[in-house]
Amino acid sequence: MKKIYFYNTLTKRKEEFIPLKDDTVGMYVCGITPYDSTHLGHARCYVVFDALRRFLKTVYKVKYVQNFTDIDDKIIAKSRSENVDWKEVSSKFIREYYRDIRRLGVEDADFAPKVSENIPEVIQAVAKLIENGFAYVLDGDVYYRVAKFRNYGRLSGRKTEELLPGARVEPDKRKESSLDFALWKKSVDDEPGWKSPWGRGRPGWHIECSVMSMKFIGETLDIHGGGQDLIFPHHENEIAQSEALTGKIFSRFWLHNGFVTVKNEKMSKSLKNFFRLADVLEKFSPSAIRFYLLSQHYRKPLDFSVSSLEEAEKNVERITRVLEEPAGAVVSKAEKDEADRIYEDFIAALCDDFNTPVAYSHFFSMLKLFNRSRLGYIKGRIEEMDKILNFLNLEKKDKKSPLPESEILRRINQRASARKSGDFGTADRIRDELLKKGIILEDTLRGTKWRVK
RNA sequence: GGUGGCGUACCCAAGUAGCAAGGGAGCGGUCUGCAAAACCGCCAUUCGUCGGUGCAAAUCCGACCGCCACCUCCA
Repeated sequence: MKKIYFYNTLTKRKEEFIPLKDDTVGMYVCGITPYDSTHLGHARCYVVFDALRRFLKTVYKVKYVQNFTDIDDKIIAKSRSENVDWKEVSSKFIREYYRDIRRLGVEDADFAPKVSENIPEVIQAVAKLIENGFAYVLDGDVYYRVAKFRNYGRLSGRKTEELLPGARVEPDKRKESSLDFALWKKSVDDEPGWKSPWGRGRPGWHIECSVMSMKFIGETLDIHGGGQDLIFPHHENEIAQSEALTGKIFSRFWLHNGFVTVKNEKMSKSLKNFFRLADVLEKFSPSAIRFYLLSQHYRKPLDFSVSSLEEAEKNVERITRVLEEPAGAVVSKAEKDEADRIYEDFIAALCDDFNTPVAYSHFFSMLKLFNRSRLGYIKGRIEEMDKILNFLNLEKKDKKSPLPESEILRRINQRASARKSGDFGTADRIRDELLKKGIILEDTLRGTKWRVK
């Protein structure tokens, strides 16, 4: 078995990955806050970690947890502006998330907990942090005492002294330090809230991930993943909370994916340059979108453009077309060896910090090998690769034929007769006519095939 | 201002010391009546610029130029 290496944000280098518990990987990925539509940036994160999960599954069992932060200030704000219950807001966007992300071949998490359904556990954790001196109550709010946690800033490479003066947010004068963050927020008026020892309130932003990952996986995770924008403060704060609670390492590996960018700028609300996944799905096939999202190394930025999606669409079409060819059963040792070698290279690329671009290059080598030999064994190897990449079996571009099939077949028959009698002028005219209407004809050994342009 | 990252062919993109993967586009060939598809071949003496270290650098060091991200909600 090949050794697996991942770049660990915590140590800032590649490290060999071995799960804590012999054969099972505990993996937690920060899910969405369902206050708005899923966009391409989210899609990248979840497709990347889905592929990673599938890759790990070739060697280990994987317990994959991805949460929904379904109570939060942005959700409250949305519920006010839309004049609906906060629960309606979050459930609507959770539904949308599943509807769209599943089309990209993302398997549901083993556990997909919602904060609102884990309030007792949150309260318990907050109470314990107060008890051991890592948190303090301030008029219904509870804050984490950052100064008490020695390793604060290790993940994001920041020092607390540097963070203090640079804080651009208006400091809350009541807090002991501007770095202290809310574990529990007091709810006033009609804000949603739950009864707690500190009064009616709701969880602060970071506590849910600490609580739910530990509940479903355990005190120490093998892998914690998410977008690079979560490194600070979200993941830094998760570490502070969790390790203050357990005294154990919270996550052994921290994996962060790069942003989806538009003209090299991060996709974000304020720049109004974000693309809803649902909208992208209108224009491009799920298969091509997934192919595209995995085409770049996960830690690098991925620039979104129409032409890059079009290229992906073209690639997926070509791959599909090639794999539709019938495959023979007899395989020589030389061919089998070559296919096995390419497959090993493919896996080796993924073992090296999940290098999907290099894995793709081996995928194409295998495709070429299949095209030369047309062997079922090699096709099987390709399908095995796709157990990880998982774009082959997704919906392809829906190409509606501009003409009824019977009409196309009638013209093909006419052309066949013309060709038989050597009337190539007529044959070519028929082919050109169909091409103008968007039908491509291809003469093969097994007769004439047609497809939509 | 602090911290981190990036700059490789027409485009996308691997590679972090030993003669520059892969995909798209383009060009030539094979096949075909001709095409298409597929296959074969070609396509960066060069890796932002300038210096330095090394037998050897896209890869290490230094300076400079350009771009981006985080430090504030964010996948």
